Amino acid sequence: MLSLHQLRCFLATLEHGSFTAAAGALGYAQPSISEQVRLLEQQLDTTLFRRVGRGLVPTEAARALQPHASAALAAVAEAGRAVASVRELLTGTVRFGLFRTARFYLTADLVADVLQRHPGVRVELVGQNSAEVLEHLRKGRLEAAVIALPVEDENMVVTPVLRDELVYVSADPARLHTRITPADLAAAQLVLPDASWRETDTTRRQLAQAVQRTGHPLRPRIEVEDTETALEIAARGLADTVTWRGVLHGLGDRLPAGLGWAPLRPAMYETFAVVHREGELSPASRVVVDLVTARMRDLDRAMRARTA
Amino acid sequence: MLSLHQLRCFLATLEHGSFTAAAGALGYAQPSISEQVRLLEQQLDTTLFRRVGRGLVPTEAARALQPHASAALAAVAEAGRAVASVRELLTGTVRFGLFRTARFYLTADLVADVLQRHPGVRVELVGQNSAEVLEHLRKGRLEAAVIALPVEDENMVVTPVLRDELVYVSADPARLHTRITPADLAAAQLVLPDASWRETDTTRRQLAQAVQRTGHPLRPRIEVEDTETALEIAARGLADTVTWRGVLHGLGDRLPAGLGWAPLRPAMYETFAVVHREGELSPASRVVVDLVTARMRDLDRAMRARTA
DNA sequence: CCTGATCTATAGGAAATTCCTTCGGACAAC
DNA sequence: GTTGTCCGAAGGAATTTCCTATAGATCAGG
Repeated sequence: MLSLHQLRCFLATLEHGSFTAAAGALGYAQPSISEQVRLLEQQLDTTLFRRVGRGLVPTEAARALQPHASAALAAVAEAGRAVASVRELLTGTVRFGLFRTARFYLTADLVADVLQRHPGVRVELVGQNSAEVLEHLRKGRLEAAVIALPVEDENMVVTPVLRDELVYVSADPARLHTRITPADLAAAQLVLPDASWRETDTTRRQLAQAVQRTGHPLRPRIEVEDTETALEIAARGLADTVTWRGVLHGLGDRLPAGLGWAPLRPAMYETFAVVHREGELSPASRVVVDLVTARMRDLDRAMRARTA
Repeated sequence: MLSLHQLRCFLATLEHGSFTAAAGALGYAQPSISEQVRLLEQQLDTTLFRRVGRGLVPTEAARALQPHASAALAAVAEAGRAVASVRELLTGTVRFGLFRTARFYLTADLVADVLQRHPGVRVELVGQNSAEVLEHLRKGRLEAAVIALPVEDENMVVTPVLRDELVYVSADPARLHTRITPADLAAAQLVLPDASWRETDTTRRQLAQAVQRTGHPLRPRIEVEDTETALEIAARGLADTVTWRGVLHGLGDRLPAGLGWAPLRPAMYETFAVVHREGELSPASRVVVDLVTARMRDLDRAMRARTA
């Protein structure tokens, strides 16, 4: 089968006009070049050089071959460069998984950071829900992600980065004076997000567990998909909701007016962790993992400081 | 050093999604493919597939590599074709189709030309009749031909090269004084060639059509296969015939003695064209097509000049 | 919770290829 | 002639390729 090496030898011979010169240029012995060209001729079933006297004269076939041989070598060189540029994070796409509400914690800033450090790369941040993202990790469609614990998988490296506290959110200040107990939750009119993921969502399961101990089921009056909608409904006084302190923190002044919050007692926490498969991480993922870890830990410290 | 074989294995793996499937497609054992890809990864200093579970997931680097790998393989394939086409011109066989009477226009000279320019090639000139040759073209048994129009086929490239005029030929000078009308043809005692092809032959159909408008059928008294026989019979005074001026011109002094000719009125023309399938023509065919086109056009000019 | 099917990775060895050194023959310049 | 230079052939060492066999991991289904 035609090989690149044969083409290289051929081109060097064509360029330098003799096997000996080509061998010198490529750093081989003359018979090696001679043999490679002979093999090429044999495989192409043609004569590339007429051996005239002690010199070589390229044939018509050699002239026809030359541009394509060059093109092949150029393509291979280009292939090497393309791969190198991905390796050096000059180009390519970085995919990273996030739980849905992660955008309240870091999304925009994270993207800005990555783009600034690696101007050529594309960024894809995917994920609807921690459970779904974990599934993507298992299937290899994602290399790394930040999701809510627990992660019950031996093959995953789990690095907790932020603990957040669940709080009760209401437009009615009267309901925020006391510390909210599971019994209060059971009695309250609630709007909860993550409608499609209620079976697997860790927060929802934690809540349900706590409420169930009071002897009542967790039956939210309203279910919506995303947290912002739930907060808007709460702001209108139609129902109360629960969310993470970090979400309120992240929303800042974008938090619908009139809402207040109170802690739950006993307190309920969710821990978020950077998760990836065991083994080598690609440089691109490494970069994002490090950035996310640093940012989330900063956030964690900031929120703990505010609590104290 | 990067090798084509590695790129082939890589592309097959990417396409089929597993080493096993790629091995099946390329006809190797699975460990061989696995090893080649591993070598490629080692040489590119990157990971091309994440080994997740029992499957493979291509990395960003693999996506970056793919188009260049394809380009390299394509260039090599193209190199092979380029050399092959040169080789064809040096040692190959040229098959070219001709209508039967083409030999009066160019056959011997054409062969001489081709052989002189391309001493290594074999030449085959085939064809009994334009209709038959066209069928060969359609079936792909011939690459190119020169035949009589019309050619009703969308996929053929048609280049008219010569227009010839049908003339009346007789050994009796008395019958050549006037211009011959279709009524004269209907009344005449005729010998016509192309006996086997009378149903499809374009000349025969043109003649039949013209005569039929006089209200009589075209019923030649004698039918033979080839034009020269028809002319010999005409020379003996047994019947008159019709033929192309180009045939008389091409025969020169080999025209049987005693024959004269007169134009038909209205004149009847036949146009000959170089015809080939759309798309690339092999270099060998290209050579013949160019030669035939040039020669026929020269002849066309010569004959028109003589008329004027 | 097994079991069978399926895939990758590894090991070991046979076969082919690559590449070297050495030498012989052809040719051109002096 | 003689000499220098180049191609080609031969033989052998080193490397690469590619196979079979097998172990290890994973997943689907009973």
